[in-house]
Amino acid sequence: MNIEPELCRVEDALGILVGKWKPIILLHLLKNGTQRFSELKRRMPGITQKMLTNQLRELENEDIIQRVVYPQVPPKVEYSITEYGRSLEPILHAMHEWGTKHTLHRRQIMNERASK
Amino acid sequence: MNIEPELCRVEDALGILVGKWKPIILLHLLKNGTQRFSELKRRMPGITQKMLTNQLRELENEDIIQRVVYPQVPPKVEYSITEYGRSLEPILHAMHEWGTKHTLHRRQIMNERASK
DNA sequence: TCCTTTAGTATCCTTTTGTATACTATACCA
DNA sequence: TGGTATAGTATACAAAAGGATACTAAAGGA
Repeated sequence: MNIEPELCRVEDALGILVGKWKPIILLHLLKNGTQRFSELKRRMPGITQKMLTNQLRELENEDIIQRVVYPQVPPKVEYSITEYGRSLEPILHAMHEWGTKHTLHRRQIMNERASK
Repeated sequence: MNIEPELCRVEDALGILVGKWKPIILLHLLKNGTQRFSELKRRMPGITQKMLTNQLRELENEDIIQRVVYPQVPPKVEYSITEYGRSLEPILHAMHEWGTKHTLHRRQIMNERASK
């Protein structure tokens, strides 16, 4: 097992998930299915329009989500996870599992550090 | 399943892995075991001393790796994965799996895009 | 006496990410 | 006639991440 190719593979996955709002966008779409731009925005207090557009575009460019525009006024645009995007679920799941198991451990480290 | 707590868990994991050199450092330590600073550096052409130190410190602060200093001159410092750090393996594995499976898919997208 | 080695720091600079704020088009409604 | 709603864009700015380069201590060897 040569580390360079392996690294590339790991970074491919990482590259897609990294971005301040990408994981949460993916979790929302995975959990709640197809959603409009404004729905996503409402569910993510704190995100600016620019960032939401921006992160959605990047995910779209990677073919992780799909963007469907309805030719209406006011505009309607729906976002959903693609099949390909859904294939990221095991990674998100592994991260979720890990985070859940290790929250305690992390809290301990921080406490030890604080009490010194 | 409430999305906010779940997100936090996912971001806990993500936070540890994100950094230009962290995944590769972890893979090297997982694969080759305990290593000195200079060995790591040699295996990662392109990294600067500053960045290597910096990324190692961050991993150490998260208790993912262990740093052992031998009081010698010239100095000797060894790095190794902690038990806790080893618990990240399933995540790295999931990312590796995904990357391996989907390299093809990604190549297709890029080709389609280029030929337009 | 000076060079080498190791594992760093210190300083400055560039690039990438993220934030804030204002602006747009256009159908519909009162 | 003027306000509302939606999904954006444009511009400017701030903060974080990363990179280049030079510097350090101190033992041992030529």
